[in-house]
Amino acid sequence: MAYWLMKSEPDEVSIDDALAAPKQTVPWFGVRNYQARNFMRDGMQVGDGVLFYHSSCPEPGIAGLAEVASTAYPDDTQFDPASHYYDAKSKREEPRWVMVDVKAVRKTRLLSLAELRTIPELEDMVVLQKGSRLSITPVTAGQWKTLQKLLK
DNA sequence: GCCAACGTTGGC
DNA sequence: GCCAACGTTGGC
Repeated sequence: MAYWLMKSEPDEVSIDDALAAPKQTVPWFGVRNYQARNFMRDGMQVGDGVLFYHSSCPEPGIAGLAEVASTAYPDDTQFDPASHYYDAKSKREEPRWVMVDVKAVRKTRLLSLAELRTIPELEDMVVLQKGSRLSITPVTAGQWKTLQKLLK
């Protein structure tokens, strides 16, 4: 059992969108960073805890709780020339990019990035490190526990 | 819109 | 394999 923080732009897919989706589940397409991909491919298991984070918006922060609902499988948007996420160098026989399904569990209060930065127990969170831009980052069991209390 | 930080590309 | 140039992310 592992824990993750996954960033989504709410204009694209918000926690509300995920909750409104069939089975409250959305495919996490569009990841085009190798480190983030490797976390999905090599690290994620069904049932892992997910912090649903809203980024590139007026108030970035954790907006909900979710869980990993599938193991990694090819992200079809990489083969679609019309897609923003198209990758001409990826081949069907050898897909470069994968995704997982993410099932929204519940919306939480917005725990903003600014507030996260004030919590001593969370100072080591990868997402809070200077220059951190990764859209998927691991969360420790201790950090998860602290966050559960804050998001009750 | 700015810009710091980081990732990727490609010439050599 | 180095590294300059360029592209992207994402908070502010």
